[in-house]
Amino acid sequence: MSFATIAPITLQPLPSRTRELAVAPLKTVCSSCHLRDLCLPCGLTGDETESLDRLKFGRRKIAAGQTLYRAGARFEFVYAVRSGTFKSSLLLAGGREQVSGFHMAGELMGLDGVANGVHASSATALEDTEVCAIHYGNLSELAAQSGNLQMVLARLMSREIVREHSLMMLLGSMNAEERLAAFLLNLSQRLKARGYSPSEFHLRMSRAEIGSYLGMKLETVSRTFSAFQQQRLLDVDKKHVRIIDIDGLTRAFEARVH
Amino acid sequence: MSFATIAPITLQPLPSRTRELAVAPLKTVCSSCHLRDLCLPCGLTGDETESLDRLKFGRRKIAAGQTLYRAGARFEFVYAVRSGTFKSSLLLAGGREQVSGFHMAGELMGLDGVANGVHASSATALEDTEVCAIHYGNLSELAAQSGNLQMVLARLMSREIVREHSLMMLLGSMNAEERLAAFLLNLSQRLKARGYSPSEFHLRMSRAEIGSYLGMKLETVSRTFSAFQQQRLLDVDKKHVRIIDIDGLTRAFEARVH
DNA sequence: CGTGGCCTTGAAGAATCTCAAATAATGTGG
DNA sequence: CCACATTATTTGAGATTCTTCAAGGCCACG
Repeated sequence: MSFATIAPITLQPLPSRTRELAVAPLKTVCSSCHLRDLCLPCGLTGDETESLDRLKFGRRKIAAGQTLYRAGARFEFVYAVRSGTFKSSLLLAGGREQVSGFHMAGELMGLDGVANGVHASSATALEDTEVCAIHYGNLSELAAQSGNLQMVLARLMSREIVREHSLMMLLGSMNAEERLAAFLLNLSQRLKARGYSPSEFHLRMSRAEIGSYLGMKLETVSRTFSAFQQQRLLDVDKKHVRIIDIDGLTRAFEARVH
Repeated sequence: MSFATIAPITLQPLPSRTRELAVAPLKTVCSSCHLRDLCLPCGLTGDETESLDRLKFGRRKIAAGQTLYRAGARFEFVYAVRSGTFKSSLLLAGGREQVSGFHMAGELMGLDGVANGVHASSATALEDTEVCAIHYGNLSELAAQSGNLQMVLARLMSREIVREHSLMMLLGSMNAEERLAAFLLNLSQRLKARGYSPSEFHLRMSRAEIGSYLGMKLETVSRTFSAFQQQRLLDVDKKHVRIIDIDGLTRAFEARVH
């Protein structure tokens, strides 16, 4: 849904080798991207953003259910989501998976691979998606020349750390209702930042995936949705959610009081 | 305990302004630090490590129970633990705290402040400690000149992300015994890497702090310790732990099978 | 129109939490 | 140096939350 593609795309599984022929209007560049304020260029000056354009990102489409990269694979690219939704997950002993995050347009994936040169998690498309593949080596080379880009990169990584902090807090100290409320409010916020309705949306992930992410069983997720519906906080119908009482939901989330 | 101080130390609450007078043998430099293989210089060449020496770290002692920085305070320094143990924590609504990590010699604290220029968590000394205060602005300036240092920094941040990934996995999918086993094994490993006994050590943190970190109540931590003792996996006496059967403990941790 | 996947709901069971009390360890002030 | 206050830990018993197991409904798809 909402494939705001700017131009026809050719599949480019690896870094683009297309030398710019003529005035190719199809190139993927940051400076004219509609996501530039959410994505990598956020906080850069116009000039610096244009320097990003030199990186010539490869663009890839990933169909629903396909994986973009797997844990253990060599780390070479970070990926910026152009459209659609991804989940990140780790594989646990026993074949089960632990979902560690959901990613939407403008968000960067794969930074956990920098640590060891190997992806620490897998990324799977939850719907048909499109990403920019950014060669990390080239990116950090460019960063070495631009102090500002270096800073932006450092901030993005740090933000990831902070994000996980709050998730830990969630997992470490909240009950089922608080967890689901926090999840929905976070989703709502991010959708709003992208110009979508913050109060009515489609969940791209299954109950089991939400449960894995929030540290609860899928049945508990389902029951908690039903409970919220009975409390008239929201309407749920399968994957369709409409938040009726955002303040009430916020209170449910803040029920961290004694 | 084990304050392996190399030289007398003067308290330096803020970045050192001491110009090197004569051949001051007291300066804190990375190149001759006994922690250099665990800490920031890990992975750098000798030359690069010496370039770190130019940063002239301030050195600070923090007494047990004192905080090094608080969540919300302006972010200016990252800190390398020289000796002793810290906890990082977030303050939750209702005045309770969520412990998000424990840090020992050679580990870097404060990188979560890069995201917003403000510390996202607080750091509190669990015993008398000593740290190097590293001015982040200077550090990243230096990194801009040395591609390798830039890489090391990026790796350190990424490692933090990976660390939190596995903590999420722990919180999201393990029961009390698995959590405590994972915690003890991790501690054991880190102590070993620092030349201490991996099988016998003093816990620097309280049951409540362990519980907060692992997402369980202090009574459950205590009961789980007792359970391990009954299973003859370890001996516990208050804060003193002796691991008897590390394989058994590892199995308890891997009990993630169906 | 049948099949499989996903979701919901119920009921029983298990794990963890809460409350409570006893003990041990630690620090304080006289 | 002792009596007392305070804090940390352990353990028990009952309450609560969440999970497990099971069954049934809905929907998309072939």
